[in-house]
Amino acid sequence: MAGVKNTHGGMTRAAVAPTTRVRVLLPLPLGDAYDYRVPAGLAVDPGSFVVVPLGGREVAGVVWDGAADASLAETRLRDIRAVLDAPPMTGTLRRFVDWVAAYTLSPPGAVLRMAMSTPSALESRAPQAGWRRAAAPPPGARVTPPRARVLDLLADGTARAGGEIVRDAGVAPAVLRGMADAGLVEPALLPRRSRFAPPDTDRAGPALGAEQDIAAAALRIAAGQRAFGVTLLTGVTGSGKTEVYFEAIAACLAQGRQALVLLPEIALSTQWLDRFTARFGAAPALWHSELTSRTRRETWRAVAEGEAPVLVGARSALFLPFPDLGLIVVDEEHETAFKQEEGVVYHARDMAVVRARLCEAACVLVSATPSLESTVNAQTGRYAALHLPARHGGAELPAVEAVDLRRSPPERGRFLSPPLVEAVTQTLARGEQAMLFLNRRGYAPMTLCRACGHRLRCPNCTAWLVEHRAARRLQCHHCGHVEGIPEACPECGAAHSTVPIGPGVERVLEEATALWPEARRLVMASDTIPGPAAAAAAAKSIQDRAVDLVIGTQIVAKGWHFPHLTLVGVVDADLGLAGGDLRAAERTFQLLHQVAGRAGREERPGRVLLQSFAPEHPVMQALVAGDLDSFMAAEAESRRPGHWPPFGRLAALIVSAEDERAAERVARDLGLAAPGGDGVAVLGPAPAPLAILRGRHRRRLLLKTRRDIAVQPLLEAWLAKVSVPGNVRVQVDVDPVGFL
DNA sequence: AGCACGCCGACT
DNA sequence: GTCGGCGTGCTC
Repeated sequence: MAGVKNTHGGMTRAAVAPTTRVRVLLPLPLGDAYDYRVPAGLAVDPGSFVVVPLGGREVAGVVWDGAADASLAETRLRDIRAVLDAPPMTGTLRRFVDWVAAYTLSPPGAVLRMAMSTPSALESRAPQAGWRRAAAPPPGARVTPPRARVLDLLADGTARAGGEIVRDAGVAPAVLRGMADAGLVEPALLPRRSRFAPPDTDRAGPALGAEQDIAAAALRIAAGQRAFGVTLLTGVTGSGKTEVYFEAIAACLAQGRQALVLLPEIALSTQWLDRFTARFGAAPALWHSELTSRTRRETWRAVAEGEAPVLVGARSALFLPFPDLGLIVVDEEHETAFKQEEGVVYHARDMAVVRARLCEAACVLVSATPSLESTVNAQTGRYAALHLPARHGGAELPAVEAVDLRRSPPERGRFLSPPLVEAVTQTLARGEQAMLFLNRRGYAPMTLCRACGHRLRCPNCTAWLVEHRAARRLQCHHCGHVEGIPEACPECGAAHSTVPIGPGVERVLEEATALWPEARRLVMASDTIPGPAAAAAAAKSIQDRAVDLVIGTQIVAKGWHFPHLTLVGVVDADLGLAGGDLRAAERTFQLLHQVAGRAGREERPGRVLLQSFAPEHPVMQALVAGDLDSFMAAEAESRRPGHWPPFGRLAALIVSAEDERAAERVARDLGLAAPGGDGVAVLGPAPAPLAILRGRHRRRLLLKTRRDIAVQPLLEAWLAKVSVPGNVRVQVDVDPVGFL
């Protein structure tokens, strides 16, 4: 083609085809995809994983959809270096990345980073070499007895690793070598064995009751029809929700599609895994932050190649490269652990619904205490609803009573009231197990100087330092700051003047030790149960009745099955209700209901005592009456008139800076530029509840709109009006759940 | 996210 | 005189 003569004389340029340029999205917060030239001889499609130069380094990215930017000068383009040998990212995952980016107002590259969390998984896997029986063995090759054993082993024609052959046939390595030289065996690549055994869907699961059967049949249909739909599955603790949605998984697998189960705290879910294995005869693939890099790489790759039929994971599993996802289950869908608060701020439950829609999959949201959002969606018919009314196996729901701390106060300096002490004593005397729940780690949440009234504060946050007496130190639960317990007040210098104010689980343990010295006690808190192994060991010791009294923070609430536990005492039922949080009542109800559900799971009835200074509060009343429906209805009615979620939309802006004045200035500018109009309101700026966090001063603004108004365009226009200096950060949180 | 460039303190 | 702190800014 080069050197074609032109009638106008001279040489023209070669008749080049217009440069192939493509967009490549990189897993970096760059704002948008960059354009690259596709060199001759390289074939790429949208979804291809490629290596491209960026500045002075090479980065792996994904060929993205959409037209390249024609206005960008040709000279600025650089060549794609290589195409990686990994299954291309599917169109649905690419659309999901774009969708999440647009919804959360994050750069698409920041979202892509979550979908490329394991870069090493993109490297091509060098297939392992091994040996197989030669297709055409030379006639006359000697077959000695050891050689015969090797040939026997390879009789089925598949290749095996050399080491394995030597071991299983019981021959010396030299035998195999000799057979290779003689042409009896030939080198071959090993078939890749999947790490994940296929679940056996035909295996009989535990017998379900009539109601479970009906719900299971409905879910089997939903998960077996290759169409998007959301089902909210509700039912009290112990009503068999897990076994029911296992049937949805079976139906999904029968279609040859993959299933994803999201759990709020995968590290603490050993009991869940046992149930799964009991139903399907195989363990699912796991995904959480504590995987080793090798397991991570293998799991990511297995998912991408469709070799992991079922994966259970934390919220980040939502961004795994399933080629054909047919079902997403979000268990404990009301849990706030599904909300990611850092980096890309998203709610895994809501994004699960989106991903399911994009891949035409079924989505099942599961909870004993569903969020108001999901409840309303079920009532309006956006979601199908399935309810399991009874405890499976005939166990009764626990009887819940409130203890009015104004009428029955604990002794001075104590935290357990006489009725609760009496109930624990009786329970232990019957040889049954009791649990004391207090959602507060450490010994005391605050330390005060008796001499001058000084309170020990975190130097980096607006928070008290929490005494951890066992560890002999003071800790900030927000930034990790740790210091020793001072001998003298740091303010007035008075010696031995500090006193602990209020209880934490350690202090409840101290009281319990004095009250029930004979009882075998176990404290369960995130600092005493550091990982899955410790959680499994704790659960086992409770199940095996090696423990009489469990004292724990919210980790005891999480889905455990403790068959011999009959009494739950909630030390401070009012704890979550303080503060102006929109969802304080809902969350307190959910947590306490879940804790209460630990009691009386088998033949003996359970009893729950709630210590409260406000037993008349609707949350306590609803727990005592066991009336979730009216409580949720009342919650809904309290939010509807003000257009609070789920009847309106919220977005929060958190302005933070080390320099308080800089944060204040940006917050004020944002307040002045606030959008307005019909159905749009901006609250703030105000100091965030944690006004200083990790040494940064924080201001908060809240955008509230009617439900039919999209907040993203408003936010974009708003943020564009205000210039933000480099030392100030403005974090956008669409649909905030916490109010920190 | 990296990695550059760029402007002010304590050292061979 | 340099080595080096990490503050802005760019990467197709």
